Amino acid sequence: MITIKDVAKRAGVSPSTVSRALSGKVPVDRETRDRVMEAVRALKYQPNILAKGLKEGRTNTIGLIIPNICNPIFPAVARGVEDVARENGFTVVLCNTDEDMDMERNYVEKLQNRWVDGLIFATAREESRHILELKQRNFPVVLVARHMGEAVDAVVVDNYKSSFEAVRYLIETGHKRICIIVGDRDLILYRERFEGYRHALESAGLPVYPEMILDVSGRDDNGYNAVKNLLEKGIIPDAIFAASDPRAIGAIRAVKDCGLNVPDDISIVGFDDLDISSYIDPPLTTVSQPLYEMGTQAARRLIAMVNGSKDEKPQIKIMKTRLIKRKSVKQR
Amino acid sequence: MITIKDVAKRAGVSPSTVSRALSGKVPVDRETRDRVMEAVRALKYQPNILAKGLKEGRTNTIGLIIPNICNPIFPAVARGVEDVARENGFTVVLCNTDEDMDMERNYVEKLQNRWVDGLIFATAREESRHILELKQRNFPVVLVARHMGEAVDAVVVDNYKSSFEAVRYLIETGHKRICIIVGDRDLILYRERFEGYRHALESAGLPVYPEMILDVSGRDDNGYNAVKNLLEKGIIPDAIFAASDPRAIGAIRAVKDCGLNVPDDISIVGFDDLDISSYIDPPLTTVSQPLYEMGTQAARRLIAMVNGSKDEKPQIKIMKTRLIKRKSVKQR
DNA sequence: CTGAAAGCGCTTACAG
DNA sequence: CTGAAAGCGCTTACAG
Repeated sequence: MITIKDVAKRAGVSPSTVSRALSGKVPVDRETRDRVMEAVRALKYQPNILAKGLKEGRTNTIGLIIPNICNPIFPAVARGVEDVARENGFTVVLCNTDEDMDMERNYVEKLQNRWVDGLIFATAREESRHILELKQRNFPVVLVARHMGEAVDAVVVDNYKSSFEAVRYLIETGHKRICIIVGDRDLILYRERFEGYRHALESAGLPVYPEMILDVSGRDDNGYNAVKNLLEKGIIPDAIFAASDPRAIGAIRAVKDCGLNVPDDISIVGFDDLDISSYIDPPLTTVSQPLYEMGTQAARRLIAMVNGSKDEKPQIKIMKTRLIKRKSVKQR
Repeated sequence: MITIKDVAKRAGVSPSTVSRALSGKVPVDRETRDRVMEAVRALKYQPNILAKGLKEGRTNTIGLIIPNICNPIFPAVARGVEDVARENGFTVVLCNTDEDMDMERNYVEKLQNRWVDGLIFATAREESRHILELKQRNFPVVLVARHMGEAVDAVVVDNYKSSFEAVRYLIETGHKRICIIVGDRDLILYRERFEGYRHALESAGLPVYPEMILDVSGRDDNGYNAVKNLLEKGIIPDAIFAASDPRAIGAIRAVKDCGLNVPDDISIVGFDDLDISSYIDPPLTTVSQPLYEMGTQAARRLIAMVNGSKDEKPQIKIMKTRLIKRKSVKQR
């Protein structure tokens, strides 16, 4: 391995001078610098990042903690994070936790020691005390897609409002028996989406049928079975609001497998606007989340924190959603 | 930050002893070790990985270089890599290159210096000279999903055979005018899938219609437009073999948008077997690739190389594919 | 502007 | 079994 000493020898200067010439932050004689640069090129010198990090106390690395990269909302977020990380000379370490708190804590313990300058969590829960602790210790942290109140920086969407509007659209188009497929209501995110649904119905004077609240999470999280069971019991809604696009896609499949038509018999609205959602049949009406931008914003914020402004007060950035009207909803 | 010195002081021993007690590789008096462990717990000591890495010359980190995590085949691969990395005490750095060679080279230069103990590439091309250089320098490298011949370890599927069999199935079910949507034929992978298609037709005495070879790659890579154009020109195949599931999904949409039916008018076979592929309409007949296992195998191999066995000769591991028959193909 | 020295936090021969 | 010392490859006050 080529070290700074090799470069120094070849350029006929001391290692200190090489270091300074490379850093660019300190005046170095122009001719000396040229000699150094020449040696760097000739030797293909690459500074050892570990040594640098050890000395400087930073690594230009951030950690991204997500439940599971196979959940199709996360690739876009991850891509957004990585793009701005790269632009700023950072690299990103990827960690899947499957929502397992112990695994997450292990990761955090491991990464947080000089390994990583800051952490982005897409896994926040109300019981995530370790995130609060990190924050208290002044370790740079930002949340994405989920928030923990005012205590820690986050980039999210307005889940309540988005689903309120989606369900209101269903009501405006004449639907009266509206089913919801919702995710783990231990997550604020899904509670908010549920509340948006409930208040939209209530404010229109429509009933909330308990049997039409389909809680679907974990392994079997795409709503297919839940909807199939509902339909087979003879409970037929005229619309389904799915709290995620995969659940909407599962619901469409279930409706069709029961011999019914989307949207003629049952309208369906999703939440996410994944790439495929416009290609399925019927093209899905859904709430579009700016996932990529959520990733870029979170990374930008985190890098700003790493680069100094640690003690500003936390900001909750609320990104805009949009209801994309396609063909899975019928005017009744 | 708590260092090894703090632990040493509290336990009343030297830093060397703390290091040895923690490593477990060297005999340490039982009572001394207990005192050390006690101090470690009390202080919540976490060794500084940078210092450790600097001294030991390894970081227990691997880099995963992929074209784009938003391409739906890569999340499963990445997940496989990360799962076995974690089991073995490694973390993974994620790099998206968009198939851009310069970006890839930048990443490699940056990571390869002590940053990372080995690299998994899902981006290999024939012109990827930097990968060969890495290999020559004895730097641990393994390829996944694409290979570069016998020179470097790889975990792949038999693309030729898989698509030969898929197309033969189409022929056996009575199809005669079979279109292909293929990807960038600068990639061996797609060339092999194309050859499988061509030889299946030829060996059945069926013509290969040049206008039915749809090359689709880059931005607009889902086949929708290509198929739509073909159909609008009045060229109507009785089957389409798509060299990836996203292309199959785009093709289905295009066929439907032209007022035709899948599979009654046109049968469609894909390649990948993504999660959604069984939920779309019609459920897609497709070649299933074990993406997750390809990730785990690649990581296992790489970690073995990092842990010593660097100079064994390269292995090309060929994973099994399977044609999953669903409803997008009709017996004619 | 430049060099010698100290130090970041570890590990590991070297003695004992 | 244990401690003191050297060293991994950098950066940065401290002198000059």
